[in-house]
Amino acid sequence: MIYFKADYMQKSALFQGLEKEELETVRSSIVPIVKTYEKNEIILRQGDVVKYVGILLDGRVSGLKYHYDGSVQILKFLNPLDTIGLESAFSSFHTSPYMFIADKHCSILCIMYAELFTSQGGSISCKLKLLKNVVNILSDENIRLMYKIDTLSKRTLRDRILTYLSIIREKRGSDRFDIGMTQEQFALYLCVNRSALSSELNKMRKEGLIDFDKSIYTLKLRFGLPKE
Amino acid sequence: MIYFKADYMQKSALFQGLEKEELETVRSSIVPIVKTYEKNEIILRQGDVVKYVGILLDGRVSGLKYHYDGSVQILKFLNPLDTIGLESAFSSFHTSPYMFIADKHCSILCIMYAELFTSQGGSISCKLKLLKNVVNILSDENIRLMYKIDTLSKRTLRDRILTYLSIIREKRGSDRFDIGMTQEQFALYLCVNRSALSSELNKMRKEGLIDFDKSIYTLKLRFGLPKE
DNA sequence: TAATATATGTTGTTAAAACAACATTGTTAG
DNA sequence: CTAACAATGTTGTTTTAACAACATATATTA
Repeated sequence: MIYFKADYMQKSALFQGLEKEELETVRSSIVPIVKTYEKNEIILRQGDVVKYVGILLDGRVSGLKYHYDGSVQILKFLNPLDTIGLESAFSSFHTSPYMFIADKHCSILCIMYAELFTSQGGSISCKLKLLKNVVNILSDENIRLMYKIDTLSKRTLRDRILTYLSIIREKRGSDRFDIGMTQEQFALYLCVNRSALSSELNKMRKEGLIDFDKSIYTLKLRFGLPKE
Repeated sequence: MIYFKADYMQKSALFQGLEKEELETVRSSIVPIVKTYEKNEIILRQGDVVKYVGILLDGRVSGLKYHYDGSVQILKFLNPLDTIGLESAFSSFHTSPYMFIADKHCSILCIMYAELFTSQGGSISCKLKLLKNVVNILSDENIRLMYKIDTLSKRTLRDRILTYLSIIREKRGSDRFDIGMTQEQFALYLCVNRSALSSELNKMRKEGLIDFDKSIYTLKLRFGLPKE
């Protein structure tokens, strides 16, 4: 309860744009629960029925996908104020398409999503705002997924790397940025072999295309990707 | 105008659930335009600002993506009553992430999406219904994109093929289904070389894993994908 | 139905990444 | 500070798909 502070919640994509009074009404018609997770603890499993929308208050969460053959794919990272499981809550299956794992100690505010919209309480204009926020979150998610598809559609390792880094550069508006992943995680995200990634990155560094240190990368290419 | 028939429109994902009177109200507060396109005509270009939401009345549309190097990716096919450009209309950029091309002669009902929600007219409950429909459409789009990512995340051609076919089988609930693509289009979708796809498909047929004729495929594997 | 275009199949060669195995560096906790 | 672990770098071998070039089959239409 203590975590449901209006001024903080207003910063989350789910509640942004709501007036303090509206947030109060929402708060009074739901029963928010704060759950905490230790590092590496599983928050949601693939296929789990999702009845709660989560808002990450603190920590970091990875969204992973496990395949039949044991391979793993990294889909996204969540940071404070991001929502968890929204896309599942509104999908026709109501089940989680990926597994969520706590990267470090996390606290998550959980809201039964049914309460959000079926609750008589809140004004209808408040519901409208909430729904529009959901639409925006889903649109953003869509864009993120399309970026990933753009990356994976590239055949060569180098193209995948450059495509991914270009997208991040565009997002951040800077040639130097933190991708927030170790090489190992980066390899999972790109769906490539870890050691192959390492050697390609070093090759590209030698050629002066990029530079990197830990998870901080510098993209030196100026005008799009190289023509073949 | 003639195309805006309530009983037909109610079948579209955007308008489903609306009562006839509600649809009437919507219709009266918007100016729907029907545009027609010849085969191979461009409907939207990448980066175009999207002000209209389209509903495909007749024909078939491909959603493609062109890359800097000239390569093309197939993202989706649209069939009658599918919406066009909805995901762009609600994204923060309001621009189309892909190019839409008419696969054959098409007619499309275009609605300025601003009119849909800013129009004073319609009851607010009608707006709520519309927004919920948008949420559902975006959720479905999300799932489609995740399927594609699942497919592309596979390293080998065979795994990509099997992943894709398994997803379609699940969707259709049958081992035999029409994927609605030529091998050439299938290769674009899978982001692989056309002739490599052809030879892998034939290899798999010889091994009894699948069968296919034109765009109709039979998946003979029963229990998931083969363990390595 | 012949002629053309489009789609699919086949082969050999080349390029690229996976993979395994190990070396090196960096980080963390007792 | 050092042992243990985690992350990154490096090499050689094997697997796989791209690619080019051509053959065959299937549609389309004049």
